[in-house]
Amino acid sequence: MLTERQKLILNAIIDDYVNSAEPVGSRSISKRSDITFSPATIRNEMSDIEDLGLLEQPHTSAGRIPSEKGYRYYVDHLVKRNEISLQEMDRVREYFADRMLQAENLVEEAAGILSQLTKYTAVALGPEIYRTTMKHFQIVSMSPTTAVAIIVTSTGHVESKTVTIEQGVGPADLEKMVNVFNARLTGVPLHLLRTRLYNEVAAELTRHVDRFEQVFKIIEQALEPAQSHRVIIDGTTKIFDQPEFRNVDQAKHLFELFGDTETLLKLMTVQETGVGIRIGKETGNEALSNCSLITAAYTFDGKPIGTIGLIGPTRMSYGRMVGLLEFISQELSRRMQGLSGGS
Amino acid sequence: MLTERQKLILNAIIDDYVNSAEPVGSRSISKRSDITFSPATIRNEMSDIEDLGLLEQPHTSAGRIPSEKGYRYYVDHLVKRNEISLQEMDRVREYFADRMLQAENLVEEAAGILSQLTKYTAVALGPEIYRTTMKHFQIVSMSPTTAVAIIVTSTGHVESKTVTIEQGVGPADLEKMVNVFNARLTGVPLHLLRTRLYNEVAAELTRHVDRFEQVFKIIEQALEPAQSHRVIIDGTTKIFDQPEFRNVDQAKHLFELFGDTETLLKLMTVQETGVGIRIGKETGNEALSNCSLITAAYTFDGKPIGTIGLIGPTRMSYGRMVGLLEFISQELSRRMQGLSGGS
DNA sequence: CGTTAGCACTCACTAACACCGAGTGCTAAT
DNA sequence: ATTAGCACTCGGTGTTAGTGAGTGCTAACG
Repeated sequence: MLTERQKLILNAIIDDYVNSAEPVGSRSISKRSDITFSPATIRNEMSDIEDLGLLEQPHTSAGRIPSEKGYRYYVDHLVKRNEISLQEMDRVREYFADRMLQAENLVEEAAGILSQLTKYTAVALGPEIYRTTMKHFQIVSMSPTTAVAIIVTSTGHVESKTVTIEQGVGPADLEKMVNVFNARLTGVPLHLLRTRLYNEVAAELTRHVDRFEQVFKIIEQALEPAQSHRVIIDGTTKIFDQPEFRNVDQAKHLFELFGDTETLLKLMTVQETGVGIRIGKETGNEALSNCSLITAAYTFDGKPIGTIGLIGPTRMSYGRMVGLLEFISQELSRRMQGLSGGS
Repeated sequence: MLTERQKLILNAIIDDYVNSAEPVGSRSISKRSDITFSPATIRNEMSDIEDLGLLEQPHTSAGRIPSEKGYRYYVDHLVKRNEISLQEMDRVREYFADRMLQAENLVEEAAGILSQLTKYTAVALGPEIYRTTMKHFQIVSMSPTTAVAIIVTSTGHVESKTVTIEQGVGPADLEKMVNVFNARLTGVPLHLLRTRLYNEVAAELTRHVDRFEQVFKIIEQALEPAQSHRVIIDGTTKIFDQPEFRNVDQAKHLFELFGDTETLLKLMTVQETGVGIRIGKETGNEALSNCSLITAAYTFDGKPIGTIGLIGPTRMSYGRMVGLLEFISQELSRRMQGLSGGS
């Protein structure tokens, strides 16, 4: 446990370092208005805080920088959130209000404004498909052996997949299948489609359709993409402005991550509904070793349906970021609700 | 006009420089097996070639590097294309054969293999929508005031757009509109949809639908995305491996370009059907000042329907790249044809 | 006894300098 | 016309000394 004075000093060091990106010395801390004691005292305290693992020294005769553990302590005990200004809140609201948005774009726009306001990279997961429902199913045949299957979701998202049709399945079979599918499964959450299909609709389908197995295979194919999230990313090039990423190799690793939707998806998939902060190694990803990941879920009908978040250097202004992300995710949820005419 | 010997020397310098990325000196040229004369002679010749603007000297006591004009001369007069190996041809064919591909993915995969084989960034324009036809039109209503309009194209591409529906337009109107649209405009090239709609279908629509103007507005909205190309980009992070882009600021500009589909679209839209090479400033884009852009159109029924290309440093192996791109674009055209059951 | 002033010490960073070597341009010999 | 020889250029590297921000320790102080 830190003493009050140690907390004050740690707070001051992080505050300084976040702005300057330079190791912080005892003298510059002592000049702050909220610090009343001398550099020597600060040095002693800094040494103690370093022993606790919250600070690091790049080399003997340099100032201190916060360690990942230090940031963690700061985030858990010291940060005052909601430093978000009224102007920024207005800007976000205006941004959203400015355009007639469809649910799909809404998340993109949210990522856009988030990245603009923070100067960091914004990542978002589209409305989680497992929690949205099927609105319409359609098959458009392209050739005797191929067709395009289309699923429209309750959020206005359209998923399409080219499917192959086995021999012997005719247009009549397809039409019946589509009819039954629409009649019985509209409004069913996407992730339940497959089970519901087997349990409730299979019987009826067999009655109407000759080649049930083949038709079923087509549906299986069609459902495939519907299960994938949509990963949105914005402001990727902003990381080049951060001094810690002037090193090309580090930047390269980050950009490889930015292009890897698979991994981003895993990183962004979070259970908790509040704002979550992962610092450096806590992200579990090598490429993010000098980065922090802040995420927030957005909701629909009170249930989380997607995630929006930020990737920035560990040296970031957590208070502001958390406040901003909290606000934007709330605003996003609200707009989402408004759009889809939810309860 | 260059003498034969000057051509030989220019060719040698470019060959060397492409591999080493270092200014090439007279001595290293003289060591090549195809060069029979002494460094001093080479120096004299180099000086002459420099006067013609085909070579540059980073500083007085350094070797020569090719200028953009030098590369242009090389490409126009010296390069021997089709250095592509049989193994590579096989690899491309295997890659394509390995998967059951739909038209949409085909181009993506082509960009993927191109980037893999070249270690440069591959860019492609999806099957050009102006040259593909409408296969199916559909409207799925989401709420009283919104709906999702879906257009399936002859290449299996699905475009969707959320449209707003003005008051007074009912489901019956929409259904009639969709029916007329499908009945009369299936098979029409996308870029002609709007005109054909006005000229041929408008009359019939007015007869069936009460609120023609409103319905028309919906169609206008729906056609919007159908006119946009799909820009595919792959291997973006590969540029970090090129020594000329170890400089973060240059890399930043390039990445900004990579994210700007608008500009990429313009860059990639080319008329000629063969392989086109633009070197440095010839691209007309600031961010590509040290880059070359090589493009090739791919065809369907003999007509160009899209473009595939490469972005790499001006210092690239043009012979190989041209051969490879020629081959891949041909292969892509062939597969495209095979898939869609074209003539 | 906690706090602080004083001081020796550390170490990254920078400038100045010499040196090396790859490469040129010129001249004179072949 | 070609080439060997040579003085010269200049970026890159390694050395050295100086600077300054910062530390840790010790001793004095209230």
